[in-house]
Amino acid sequence: MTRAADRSKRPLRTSVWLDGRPPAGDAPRGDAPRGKAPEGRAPEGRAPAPTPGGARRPDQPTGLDLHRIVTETVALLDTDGLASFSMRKLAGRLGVTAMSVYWYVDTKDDLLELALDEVFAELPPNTEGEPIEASPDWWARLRALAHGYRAVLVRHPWVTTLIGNYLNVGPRSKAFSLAVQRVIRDTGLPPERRMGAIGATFQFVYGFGTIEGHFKQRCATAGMTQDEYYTEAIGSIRQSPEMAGYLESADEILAARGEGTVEELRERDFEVALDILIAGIEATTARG
Amino acid sequence: MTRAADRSKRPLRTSVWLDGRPPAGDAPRGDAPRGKAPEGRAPEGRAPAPTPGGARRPDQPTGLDLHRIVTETVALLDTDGLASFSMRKLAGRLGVTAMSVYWYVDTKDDLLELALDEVFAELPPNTEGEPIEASPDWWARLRALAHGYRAVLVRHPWVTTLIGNYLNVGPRSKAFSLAVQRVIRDTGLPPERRMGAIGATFQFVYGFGTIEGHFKQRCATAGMTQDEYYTEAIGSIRQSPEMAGYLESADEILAARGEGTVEELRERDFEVALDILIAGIEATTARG
DNA sequence: ACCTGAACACCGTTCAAGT
DNA sequence: ACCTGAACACCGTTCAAGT
Repeated sequence: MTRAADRSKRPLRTSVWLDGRPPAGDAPRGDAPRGKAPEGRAPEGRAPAPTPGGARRPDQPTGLDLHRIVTETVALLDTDGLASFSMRKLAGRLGVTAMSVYWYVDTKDDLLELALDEVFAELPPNTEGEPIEASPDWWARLRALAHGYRAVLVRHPWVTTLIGNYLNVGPRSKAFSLAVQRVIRDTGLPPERRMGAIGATFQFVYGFGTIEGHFKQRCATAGMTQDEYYTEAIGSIRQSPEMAGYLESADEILAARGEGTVEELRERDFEVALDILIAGIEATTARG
Repeated sequence: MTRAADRSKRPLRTSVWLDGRPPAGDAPRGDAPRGKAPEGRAPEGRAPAPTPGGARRPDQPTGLDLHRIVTETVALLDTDGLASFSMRKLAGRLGVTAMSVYWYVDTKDDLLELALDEVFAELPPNTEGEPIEASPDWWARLRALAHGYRAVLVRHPWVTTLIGNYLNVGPRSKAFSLAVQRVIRDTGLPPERRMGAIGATFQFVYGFGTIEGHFKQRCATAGMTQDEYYTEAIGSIRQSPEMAGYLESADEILAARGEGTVEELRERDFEVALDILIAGIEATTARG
């Protein structure tokens, strides 16, 4: 019998988080290996209170841990990608049977959702020592949040794929959302336009980070630098007859972007886009 | 022996399109069932010229077709989603064995890439009777392109997932890219800022369409309307103790958006975002 | 409370064989 | 030229059982 409380009576599960799961100790330290919360449905079915106080029991055979599982999941996703991630592979890395993991997690999807939120801890509002709230200029804070978000997406290319599938509402992604809402409020935009502004800015970053992250990963698995891959790809396109006329138009833009590595060019494009967004918010605020 | 020309000598395959595949007759009509091109590598290995002229041979046992395969793939992806799509299921729908499909297609990934480009035919520059080029105002055309792109992403939620994984360069997505480049050129932005502007606009639409499409799909599989699902989800969040303070801040924005269904609200947000982007492009142009 | 092993119902893809 | 069937090496997950 697994811990899978009552999977049958769960017709509409939108997220691990909306089903009574505790925020995993609020910090990803190696605390109590407590598995999942009793689903908060019927307190009568509760077990004898597992390890009161939440202290780590040292006499455990495998030393398995929700936190250890999530951490290893993130590591595996980073190196091998989402497509090749499997419960069996993960279990192998953890030195246990595939089914051991299922004691701590209901499904693979739930585990991925946990990994997703874990990674949001790297974002500006959560990182220590960087009080971006300190800056009085909203545009400086907006830029900081955008750069932080982008960095996460690029570091973990699987994140964008997952965000689309689980509309994430874990504790850490929540913190980020709140920081975003505060910045947008400080722009002076009237409330009815704030949602649109949030979308324009962070959906852009999401899209940008998606392309960038997947490109980076592709280069890595091909064993090439980004510049090598880029020139190789351009070469391929140039040889294919159907693609004539495409580069003809694109070349103009590419040439105008001037000197620099692929990464430098992309950096500039990102800044330009942020300039446009900030200018647009300013213009729309003044107008309203 | 399958048609898989020389899969072993293909270490860096970025795309079906960059490997000599013909544009499938340029239009997805039921033309010659020709499978894949001979990979354009060594013309000596060519078969006796398959059905000269490209006319459809009526004596075929199953009537299988690259076009029929791609069309059915799109249909299946639309109804069941990317996660549950399988070659075996597809074959079943087509009334053939799983392996029959592999005569026309090298891998599942290649097939998905073909489906991806197929769907770009629904976009403005390809659709007939809508000469968006006619409008002299760049912002009107930009809005049209943005709306068209968004519509595709919402109609086919699997598209955003795939675009991230295969940086798509099929003939139809190429047509869309060209239309985008033309609009941005007409904004009067200096060339070195155009790439940033393209990103700001269409990465935003990509992100927006991703969330919207997946949300719609989620509602559909749950058998609820978008409004039902929305209020249900809000209710779940409100009950969870960790989420207090989240809605507190979000409520302000939600309330300010005023009356309307979820879809109407989203529509307004999208327009506001486009307003911001267009205003930003204008401001940046004037400034430069 | 935590972990295992065997089993089920799936995958994508290869290969040899049919017509 | 086109299609099949069996087989291989995988999946996620259930279930009954161990300690």
